[in-house]
Amino acid sequence: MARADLARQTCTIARAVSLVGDEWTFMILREMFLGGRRFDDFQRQTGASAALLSQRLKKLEAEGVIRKEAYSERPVRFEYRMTAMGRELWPAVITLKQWGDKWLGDGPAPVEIVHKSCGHVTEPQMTCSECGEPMAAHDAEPRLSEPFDTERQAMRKHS
Amino acid sequence: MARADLARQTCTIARAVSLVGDEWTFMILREMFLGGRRFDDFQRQTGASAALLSQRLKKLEAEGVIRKEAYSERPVRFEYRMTAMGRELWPAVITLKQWGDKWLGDGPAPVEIVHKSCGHVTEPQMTCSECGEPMAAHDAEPRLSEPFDTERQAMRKHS
DNA sequence: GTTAGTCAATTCAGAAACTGAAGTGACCCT
DNA sequence: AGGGTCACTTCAGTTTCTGAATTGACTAAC
Repeated sequence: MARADLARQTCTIARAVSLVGDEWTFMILREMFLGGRRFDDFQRQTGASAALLSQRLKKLEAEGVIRKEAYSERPVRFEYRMTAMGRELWPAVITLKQWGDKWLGDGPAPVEIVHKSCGHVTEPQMTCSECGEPMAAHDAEPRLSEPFDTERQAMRKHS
Repeated sequence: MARADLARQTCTIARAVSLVGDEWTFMILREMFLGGRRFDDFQRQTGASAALLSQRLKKLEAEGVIRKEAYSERPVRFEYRMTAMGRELWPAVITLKQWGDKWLGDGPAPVEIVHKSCGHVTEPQMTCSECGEPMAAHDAEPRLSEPFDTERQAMRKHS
């Protein structure tokens, strides 16, 4: 199966991954959450080649994750901003940051997050929407909802 | 800059991305959180080619994200399990799932998460570790900690 | 008013990564 | 002996990515 076919899967993780789950897209998202808006910012801060960047920005724009806006007429110049859809990728980026800080960092985290409304430096965490407690993998049981359950069972041979 | 160089950046997001931020690695992680353990599971459920899978599993093992364990002698057969490091990628996968469910799904989510300790179907959310309130991009202000701040300013030309 | 610079790209050749199909080796089962 | 399982490996062909050069519409400096 080619990478592009992930977008046509039923699984929404596969679809999300096909759209934003590659190295350079994550780097672009990181840069945008740090305030980057222009092609040049992305090039300098992410290290991606111009051709790659151009292709990814077009894709993200076409799918509604970012929006291209003129910030100057004469000469016409554009910058990229996140849409609501894009902004909601924040947890995905933060989550990778925290994991990276913990397991791949050497020393203090290079970036801290300040929670504007309470004013503190925070370590955002995943909590259960029902009981409010922090959640981790061992607390979670994934359950395939019908009709996906039966569909999947058919694909599995063992167990 | 080549993709491989991301691992050598100061930024821990870049390092995390270089290790787990590609399409097939996410698919493998998804499959593992759904209970998959064997090469064959990964092949069938993710659609990745055997060569790719083999390469990625080796990399994840070498970096400590997963561990290879014999589940049978005669013939010697192996399965893959997550290490503590790997299990902590759960929020990264869940976060993409939620985003995909909301923005890319058509109909109800194919997978639900049950919070074992409280028993409810849950929508895990990001909350502030200091005040406990849910957090989103607009509530967060990233702050480069020293000495990274000055290092970065030097790279930026405008602003 | 020519030259230099900025910004957002595009083009292109060579390099790297991925795909699909076939094959391998250790075993088990009939 | 023949077929099947599982976890891979090999390889040719295709796709994607990289790095460097170039473009075009301007502005700003000499």
